[in-house]
Amino acid sequence: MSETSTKPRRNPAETRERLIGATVRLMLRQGYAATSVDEICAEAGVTKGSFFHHFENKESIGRAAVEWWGAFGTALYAEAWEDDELDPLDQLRRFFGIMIGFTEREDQVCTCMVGMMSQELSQTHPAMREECGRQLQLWTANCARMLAAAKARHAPEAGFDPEAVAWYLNSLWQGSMLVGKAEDRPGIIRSNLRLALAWVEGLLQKTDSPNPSQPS
Amino acid sequence: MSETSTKPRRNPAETRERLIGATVRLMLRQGYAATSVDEICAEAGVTKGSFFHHFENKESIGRAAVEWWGAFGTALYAEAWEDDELDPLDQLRRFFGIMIGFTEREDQVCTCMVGMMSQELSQTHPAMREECGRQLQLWTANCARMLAAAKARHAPEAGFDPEAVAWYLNSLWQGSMLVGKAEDRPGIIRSNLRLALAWVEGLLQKTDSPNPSQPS
DNA sequence: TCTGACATACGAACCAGTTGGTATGTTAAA
DNA sequence: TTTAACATACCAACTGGTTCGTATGTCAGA
Repeated sequence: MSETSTKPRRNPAETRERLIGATVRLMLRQGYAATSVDEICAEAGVTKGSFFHHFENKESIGRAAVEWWGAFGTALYAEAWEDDELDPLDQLRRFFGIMIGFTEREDQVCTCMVGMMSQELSQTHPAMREECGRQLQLWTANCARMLAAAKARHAPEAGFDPEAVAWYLNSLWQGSMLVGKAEDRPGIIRSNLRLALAWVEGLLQKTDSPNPSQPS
Repeated sequence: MSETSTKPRRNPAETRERLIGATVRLMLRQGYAATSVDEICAEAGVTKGSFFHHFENKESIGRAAVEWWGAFGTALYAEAWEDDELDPLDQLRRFFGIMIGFTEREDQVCTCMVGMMSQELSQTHPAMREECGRQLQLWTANCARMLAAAKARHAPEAGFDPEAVAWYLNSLWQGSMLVGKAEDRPGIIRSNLRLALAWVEGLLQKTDSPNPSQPS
């Protein structure tokens, strides 16, 4: 009879993923409130009944989409620190390189699901705020780990707090994407990232060597 | 008959302002899409007919609200540079002081209308994106002016570009408010601002004086 | 009497979410 | 191996409520 191997008509895992993918794509562009469940279903090629079978409500798929984005990001960034033999300062340089690479994708606006949902929903959807907060903490923890290691290796006497610097960099990254989008000038993001990397490198310069700021 | 001096039943200017005020309050909390015209009217104590008499549509009052916020902000920041006798570096210190003060208001979430509308609408409402872009440019121009003056006075040889640094600071400020909100930790914003000010002061240190970084 | 400011009423479109049903897959007894 | 009972995955149609926007009316002041 008809083959059953390639395209099983039922595939809950795939349906779920398709719904999440559609949600990410749409909300990344329009935000949460402006994205309707009908629209998500149409984009995913799934009916509304099916939608409410997989997700309790709109907020629930919103949370799943933020989680998905977090995992996607972590996988992307992991390349920076996966080689644990690498000098942590070079890991940080890779980290910045990954972010710059993210701004350079063709025909893709440089924006972040976590940043968008945080901005729009922090004050009205506590569960969403918490999920976004968690994802930002993850980024910060990874960044702080590299900063602490780099500090231990290169400038143990330096006075900066790795976690505070990590939050600073996270804020700069989020704000840069926001401003880059509003100005339609992704170059601003890259310029900001370069300034920040230079600053971090400055923080990590050995304190006993009276090195002037930077070579122009 | 009834007196007409104190409370004229009709006052288009005041009605307009009430509508804009209500819009700012509501959208600052809920964002654009989640704020309905009915809600705005209720908050302002104005009927819907009146609303559509004063504003063509929802987007139009959104733009007006962003403009209002821009003027409000500029008035707030102006205190930093209004004394043009003051050392521009001290003007910058005041500038940061104003931002820190903004985070310290009681029972008020530290957030920005321009940042919220930029994040939510940049990719779908071109007119709104442009208005937000304009407001961000204003902030940046004011900031860059102070930076350029401070550079001319304190470190004319320094290699930084005042405008690039101003965009950097604008991005950091926007991102800090975003992260501070998502983490419900306004302290992060203040920490970021302090780090940024120290960095700016570092940039402005005379290149010939071998001054060590900071007194811890 | 004429105009600009405001009010009332309403409609077409759209929203999130529900319902009752069907197709498909699984399990286990006959 | 067949079959019958059951569970899961999915679907079309629908509901009650809300949305922005409009059409029409009223009223005060110039």
